[in-house]
Amino acid sequence: MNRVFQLYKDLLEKYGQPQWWPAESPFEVAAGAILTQNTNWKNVEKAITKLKGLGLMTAESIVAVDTKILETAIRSSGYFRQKAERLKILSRFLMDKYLEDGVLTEGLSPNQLRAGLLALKGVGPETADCILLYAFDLPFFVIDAYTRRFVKKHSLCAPDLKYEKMRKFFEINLPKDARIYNQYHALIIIDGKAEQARTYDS
DNA sequence: GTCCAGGGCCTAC
DNA sequence: GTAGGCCATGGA
Repeated sequence: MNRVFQLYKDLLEKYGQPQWWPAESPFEVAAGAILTQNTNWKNVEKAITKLKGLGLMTAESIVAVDTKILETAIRSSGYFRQKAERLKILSRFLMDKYLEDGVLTEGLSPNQLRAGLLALKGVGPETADCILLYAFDLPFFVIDAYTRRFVKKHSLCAPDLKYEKMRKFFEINLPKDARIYNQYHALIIIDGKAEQARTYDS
């Protein structure tokens, strides 16, 4: 067994089944993926709570709501003007192509869906893969700041590898299984946060 | 007061 | 294709 897969099993043994992305719906995952861009998750949670309080955790409501109101609701997540626009763009995309009665559906092939997401203003590779993996349950490995730190810590590959190359690195070393990608990435975050906590203590 | 967090866009070379 | 500036809040 290769080291990448072995590390996954080690983390699973150490932390158990992870529940990293606490979202009540696929749309909430998609919205969270935008809101968390270069931002602490704590600040995102506040924004999500406000959105829910205003009944704005659906694509339809976000498309319909006044931009100023949306901006105010998500202010705590930072970059609120950009993110309000990005939420509207993403919501419109999902509504037009992937939502039936508020539930995500799969029309196109996974790669076509990924290309569609990447074509949206405000959706880069990481945001796209978060949505694909955590909202659509499709096997795309997510590369983020935590993943790169993890790679560096364990000397798995060059930590500054380009996004697509690092994604492929993980995918060729793992069974093509969304459940495994999902859990692995979640465990990487959990392990990374545990590391941070230890640093603060010392 | 400074630094940074679960990125991505735009512009200039 | 890539380096640098920009977007903005809240917590340490």
